[in-house]
Amino acid sequence: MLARVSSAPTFKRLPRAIREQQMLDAAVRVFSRRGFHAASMDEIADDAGISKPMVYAYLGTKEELFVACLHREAARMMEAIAGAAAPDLPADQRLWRGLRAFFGFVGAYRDGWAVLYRQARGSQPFAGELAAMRARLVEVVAGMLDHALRAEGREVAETELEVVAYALVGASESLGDWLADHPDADPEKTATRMMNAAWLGAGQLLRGATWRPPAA
Amino acid sequence: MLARVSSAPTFKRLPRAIREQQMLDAAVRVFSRRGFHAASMDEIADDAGISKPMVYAYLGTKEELFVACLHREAARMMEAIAGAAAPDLPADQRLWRGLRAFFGFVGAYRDGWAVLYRQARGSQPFAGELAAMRARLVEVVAGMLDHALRAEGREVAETELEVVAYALVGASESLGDWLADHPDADPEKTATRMMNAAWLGAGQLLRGATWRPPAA
DNA sequence: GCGTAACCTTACGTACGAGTAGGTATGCTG
DNA sequence: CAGCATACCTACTCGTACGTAAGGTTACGC
Repeated sequence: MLARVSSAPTFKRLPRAIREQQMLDAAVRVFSRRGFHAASMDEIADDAGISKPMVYAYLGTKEELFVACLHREAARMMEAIAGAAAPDLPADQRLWRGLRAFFGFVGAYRDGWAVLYRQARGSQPFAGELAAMRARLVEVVAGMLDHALRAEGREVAETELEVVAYALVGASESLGDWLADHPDADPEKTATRMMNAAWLGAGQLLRGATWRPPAA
Repeated sequence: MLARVSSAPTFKRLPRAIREQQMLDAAVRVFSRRGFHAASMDEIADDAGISKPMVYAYLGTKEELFVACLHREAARMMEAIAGAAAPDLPADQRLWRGLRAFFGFVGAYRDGWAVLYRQARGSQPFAGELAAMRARLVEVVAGMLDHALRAEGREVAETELEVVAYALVGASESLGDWLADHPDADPEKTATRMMNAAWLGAGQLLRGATWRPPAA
């Protein structure tokens, strides 16, 4: 029986590499609009125009599939940022280009990035992956700041540097979330605003200005 | 039969109001260590030292229970912050006290706050609740900044103010996450660092200093 | 001292979704 | 054009956990 009755164009067979990408695309879409748990493998398969066992054959279990999504998106993002912020530029330019690339990425892959990212924070199995990725980012930013300060002849304790870098990355992530939630907002403008706050604030801070808590 | 054999103290019957609080306590614990979906109503009931139908009778379905948790924690947090940042203090004091209260709260209710908060971002049903709560916070912070600037005779467009406020709130949330992940970190110190970045950076920014993107 | 209401229980129905078994078609290599 | 590996399918098993039915027990008013 096996209804091959459909008048629809009997879908072509595709090589594994391509189908895998299609599946990942579908998985990102579904994970992002449903959340990890509410997403069903059936829906993902359906969305990819394929049947469920294929997904299992190529990408493995649901968790493995999610991790694969995470890795692909993370790699894309890191590539975009690293590619934009060439190390031979002056520091403010590097930070600016990096931020612009970051927000550009978030703007382009709105549902992709934002929700994957949001999802990954909650559930134990993926928190580690995310933490590693964030650590790499923090390191890069801290390197930028350090470079800039050395050029001015200043030096700052590593811990302090890292906290500031962490704050910058955190603020950017938050504005990334904000951007993903406001489809009509402009990534470029958002990047400019972030750059303002970052450069002015962190700049002052690392240059030695401090605010001290009152005695009370 | 109905094994009332346990040598444990036959648990006293308690009035509804108290049991509800115990259930909420348990729910927060379990949600925070398992995540919304992986948490089972059975485990929550067990953790509360009560049986499942009681939970349904008092707090309703799983989603309703989670929302109840969210509301209680949010209310506690807003109260802590608002109570600390009395409106008759000078602006920097208000911001400082607010931040200190915020990080103090996060530090005290580590698993409570952080994971509830992280959970709520992912799943559709709760995103709205969280957005509303954050909006209130942003409004408060924007009010503080506005107040401070008016005192100096300056005035800033409302949109701009809101974005800065959003960035501050976002950065604080991120550092809150960080704090929740580092059990040996000091809330007070974290608050000081945040205050430094916020006051110096935002202060400059709102006072008219700007960084402009290069032509290229 | 007794009923009524609120508290609390064990034990189930049921649905949904992860993962699999086993079989069919199609392109490539000789 | 044989045959083999790879792409692909339908249809199932089975565990898990939400939500509920129906009944037992303690406190409190009269």
